[in-house]
Amino acid sequence: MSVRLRIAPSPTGTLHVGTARAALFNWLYSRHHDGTFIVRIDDTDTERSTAAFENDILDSLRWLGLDWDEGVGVGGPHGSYRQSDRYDRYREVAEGLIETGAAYRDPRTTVELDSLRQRAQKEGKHPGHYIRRPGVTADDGVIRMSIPQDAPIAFVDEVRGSVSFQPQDVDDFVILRSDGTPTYHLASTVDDVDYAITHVARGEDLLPSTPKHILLTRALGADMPKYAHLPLLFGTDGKKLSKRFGAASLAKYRDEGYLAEAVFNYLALLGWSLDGETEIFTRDEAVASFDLADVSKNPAVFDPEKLAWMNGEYIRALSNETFNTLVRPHIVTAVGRDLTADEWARFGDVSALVQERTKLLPEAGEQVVFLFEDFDAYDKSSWSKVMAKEGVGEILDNAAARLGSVGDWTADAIESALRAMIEAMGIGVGKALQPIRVAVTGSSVSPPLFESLSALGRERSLQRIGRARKMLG
RNA sequence: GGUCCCGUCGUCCAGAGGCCCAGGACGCCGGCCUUUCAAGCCGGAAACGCCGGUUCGAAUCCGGUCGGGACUGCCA
Repeated sequence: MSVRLRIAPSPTGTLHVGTARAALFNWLYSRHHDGTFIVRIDDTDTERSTAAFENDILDSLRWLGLDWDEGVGVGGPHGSYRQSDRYDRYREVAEGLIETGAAYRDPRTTVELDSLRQRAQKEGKHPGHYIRRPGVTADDGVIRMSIPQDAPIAFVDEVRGSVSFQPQDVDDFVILRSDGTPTYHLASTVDDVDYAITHVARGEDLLPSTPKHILLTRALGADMPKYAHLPLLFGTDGKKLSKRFGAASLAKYRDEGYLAEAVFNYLALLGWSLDGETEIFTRDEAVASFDLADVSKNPAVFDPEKLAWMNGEYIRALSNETFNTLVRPHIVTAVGRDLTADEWARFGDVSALVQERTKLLPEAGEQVVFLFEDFDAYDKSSWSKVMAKEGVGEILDNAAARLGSVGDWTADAIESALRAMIEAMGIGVGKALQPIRVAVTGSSVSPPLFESLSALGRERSLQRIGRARKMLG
C-alpha cells in the first residue's frame, strides 16, 4: 500500500519555519515512497483564519519546492481540502458517536459559564471570549468523548518508539462546540480517516493529543495511521520558535534574498542528516535517503548563521547568468531607482565582482551600487581612515596619470599599470590601493579593485579619482 | 502541580556494547593567501549532565537523579 501524508497548516498566520520543516519531512517521506502528499487547510478557527494567510502558506510551500498532490485519488466522497467546507460531515460524525456511546452531549452549567468568563478576564480577554460564538445560544452544550478506562493507550511512534498514556490522564475532550463546529481533534482525525492518511508526522507539541486521536480513530472503526512526532524548533534564545523570534516566517527569508534550495537544505538538516557528514545535498539526494525513523528526538535550535553560510554556498554554485538575474532586483533596491536597459547591458554583469563573496543577495546589490550611481559623498570612516593621510594626493595624481595611458581597459592592464606605479613610488601595495578604492567606490570595503575599475570604465574612474583629489585640497 | 517527551562540542548532526582518550558542519581562535571585505587552504580550542547497575568492556543497555521542553482551552 502506498503512503499518504499531509501537512495541515492553520491559516491564522504566515507559514512558520517550524511548520515548513514539518511539511518538508512529510514531503520527503511521501516522495521517498512514491506516495501522496496533500495540503489540508485547517481553518476551523474561523475568527482568526484569513485567505491572505492561506495564500502566503501555499506560496511559501511552492517556493520551497514542496509540491503537493491535488484531486486524483484523494478524499473520496469528501473531496475538499478545506475543513470549513466539511462542517456537516464533522457534525454527522459527532452525532454518530453519540449513538454508538463513544461520545455524549454535555450541557454546560451556569457554574461552568462563570468559570469561563473568569478565565477570559484573567487572560485579559472579553468576558465572552470562550463562550460567545456567532449564531449560538449559550445553552446548546457541547459533545464530548467518553474515555474508555479499560486499558492504557499505547502506540509506537515512528521517531520516538513506544509511548503510552493512562486513560485516567485523558479528559473527556470536546469534539463538537456548542455552535456545532468541530474542534481540532475531531476535524483533524476525521479528515485523516476520510483521506486515508497513512502517516501523521507533526510537531512534538501534539504528542499529548495523540491518545485522543487514537481513541477517536478507534471509535470511528478506522485503520490507525502511524504517528511520527517531530522534534520542535527553538530560536537562538533557547525558546520555542515563534513569531516574536526574528524571521519565523518563511516568506521573510525569500524576501531577504535566501535561495529556496539553501533553505530547503538547511531545514532538512534540522533533526535529520543525510549521512552524518554531508552538509550540502540536493532535493533528490534527500528524497532518496530520507526516513522518519532517522529523525532525531531532540529539539533543534534554528541557527541563522549556519543558514547564511549555506546560502553563500548555494550562491557560489549558481551560474553567472543566474546570479546576475537574481541580484538585479536587489541592485534596483540598493540604487533606489529602476535601471535603464543601457545601464543593465553595460554594468549588469556583476558576478565576477561579487558572486563569490556574497551570502545574502541584498549585500551583492549594495556592493555594486558604485557602478550605477555617481555618489557625491564618501563613507565617513573610510575617508578619515584612508584619505586623510600623508601622501594620498600624490598617489591619486600618479594613479590618474598611469591609468590615463593604459591601453585596453582590462583588469589585467589596470593591475600592471598600478603595480608599476607602486614600484616606482616604493610604497606598500595596500597603502597605494586603498585610497584609489575609496575614491572610486566610495568605501574602503568593495569588490576587487582592478575588476571594479575595469567594470566602471576609464572615464568614470578617472573622474572619480580627480574629484577625490580635489576634495583633498 | 499533573501527564508525557528529551538530554553527545556554544549550535545542528554522526555514533544503534569494543572501530570513540568520540567524527562532520556552522560559529569561534590562530596561520597562509592577499589591494579591502569575503572566499579558499591549513591548524586549534570545544561535548558523551550526574550517580549507581549490567558487562571482560558503555556515549551506546537498565535504574535513579538533576536539567530542559511540550501539553494541561468550546486554539490548533
